[in-house]
Amino acid sequence: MISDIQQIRSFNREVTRRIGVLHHQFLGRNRPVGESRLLFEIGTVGKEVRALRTKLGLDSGYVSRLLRSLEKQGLVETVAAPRDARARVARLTLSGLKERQELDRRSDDAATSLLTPLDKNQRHRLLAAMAEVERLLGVGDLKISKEPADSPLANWCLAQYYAFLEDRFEEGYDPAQGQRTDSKEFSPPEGVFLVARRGMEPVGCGALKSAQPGIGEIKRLWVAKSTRGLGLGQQLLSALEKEARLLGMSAIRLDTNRSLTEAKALYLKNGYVEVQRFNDDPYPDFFFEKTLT
Amino acid sequence: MISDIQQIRSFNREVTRRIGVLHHQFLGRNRPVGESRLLFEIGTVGKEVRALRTKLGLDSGYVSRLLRSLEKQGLVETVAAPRDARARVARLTLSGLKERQELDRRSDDAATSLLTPLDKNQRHRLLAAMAEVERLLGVGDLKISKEPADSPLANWCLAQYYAFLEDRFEEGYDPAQGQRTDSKEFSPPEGVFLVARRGMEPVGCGALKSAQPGIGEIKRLWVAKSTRGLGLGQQLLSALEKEARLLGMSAIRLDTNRSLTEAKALYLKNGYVEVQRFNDDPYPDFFFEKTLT
DNA sequence: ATCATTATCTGACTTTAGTCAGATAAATAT
DNA sequence: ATATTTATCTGACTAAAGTCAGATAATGAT
Repeated sequence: MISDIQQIRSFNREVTRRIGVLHHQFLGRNRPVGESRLLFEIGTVGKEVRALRTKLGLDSGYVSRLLRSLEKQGLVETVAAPRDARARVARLTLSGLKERQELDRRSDDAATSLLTPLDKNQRHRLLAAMAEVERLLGVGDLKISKEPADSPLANWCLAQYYAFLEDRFEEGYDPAQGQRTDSKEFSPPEGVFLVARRGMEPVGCGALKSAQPGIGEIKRLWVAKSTRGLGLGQQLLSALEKEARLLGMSAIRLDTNRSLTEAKALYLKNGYVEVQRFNDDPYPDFFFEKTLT
Repeated sequence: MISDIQQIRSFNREVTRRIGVLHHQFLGRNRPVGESRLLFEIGTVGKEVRALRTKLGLDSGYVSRLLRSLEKQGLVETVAAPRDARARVARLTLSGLKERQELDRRSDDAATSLLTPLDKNQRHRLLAAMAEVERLLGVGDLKISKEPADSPLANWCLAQYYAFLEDRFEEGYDPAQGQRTDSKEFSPPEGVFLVARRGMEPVGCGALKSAQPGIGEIKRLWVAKSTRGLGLGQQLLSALEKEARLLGMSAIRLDTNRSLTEAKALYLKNGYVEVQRFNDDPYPDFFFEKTLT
């Protein structure tokens, strides 16, 4: 029987080898990898040089030299950044865009070539397994942190949350119909707003407010589709309960819609018990409460 | 909805990036990658330089130089090959072995570090998904070819096949008890022996012999555990039927044990129909025949 | 106005990863 | 015995990838 560690090492070896070969075959035509990476990273609308540097993790001098080389090839032009004339923005020229498109096309071809030997069922299995590996490898850098409840990040998460509800609720969802909450209620010292990130990307959120003295209420618990099944909902819930304890709350209540079966299961698993309806919000069907110990 | 190609590209990007970082953190301490690869490939018992060259796909001069560098560091020594004084064998010295062990340990640590953020269930899912990806990516280089039925390769496959039967049959399996077949029967012009490989590694086999004039018999159909679920059994069966047609056979018969449910399903799916027992071999429970068109 | 900081660029350098054309010596074929 | 082939090595070369120490110019802080 192959051990867990052997399985991982074998995966690492085989998969990187295979993808490396693929990359070489399809992309490694004539341009050094550094230049191709840069061409890609600049994107269709251009990007500041400092952004390129941090994103690719390269030395400033090195990036500069790569840009000069791409400029000489007529693929890139750099102009001063609009607000800060020290910084520069690199943009693709017309032929740079064409070149990037070509790289993009080849990258697609490389991806396609992995599917061609497979039948329909096998393709489906491969894609599912790839998604699973990618998701699970991402668990390591899930981080939960407090954010100002009125920050662009928090608002972005809320927009995702509302879109999700709109999609999931049989009756649709209109934020204006729901119970209105001022972002101040989710701010210290009354409450808190947590955002979960994978790397830089926000993938979940949750908010705590004070419902009555000593009783907290959890709202806006959202987990991005790409991150479901990784226990992030549980992590957020635990983190919110911890915050509630720190705020001296002795109980937490929350409500949920009948369509959100995973959420209901999560609450039950965490010792929440069903109670009488405690608001007249039209969306929730179930009301829960838990005493914090 | 993320497209298939986007999913694959995202997988390629994320997984290679992540494994690359890991590799760098754990292994990329102070030695160039080329030297580490060589250190690894030499193995604990030493290896001929030409083998190193072909295995790693490197230029002869380059390998030579890498070996000199490792020699200077006291990690490797080269001696003339026992039978051919032109060739040389590279062997690890004591400190070379230690160094390799250290690399091995770090590689294990790197693998382990992927598992640590996961709970038991997630670990299981990650490992399963990795195995699935690895297997399915390997489908592309499955190759079936004729082999001499008495070659070491064929015998290796047969040994695997017998071990599999021993493991699978309720009553165990002893090759000496089964119907005896001379390897000549599986050789042209009477029959054929096919071996399936993934890359270099043999992962399946199947044999065809002449049972009666114009009637072929398929024996020794084996698919390695690591390759099951990829349709290799089907490929081997189709290839054997094709060979039978080329040999002018008008029908094929075969037998199988009740424990080999996948095999039975495969035969039924391919139009084989159950017939009367046609031998007194103690192992088979079912007997099939198919008319070739 | 002055000073420190930030963003980029340039020149000079290094290491890594190779390639290629012989040179050398042993083995094999004739 | 001689010629050819094979396996390795050495010297001379190149390209890619990156590092580091200033130089320069714009910005922000005091």
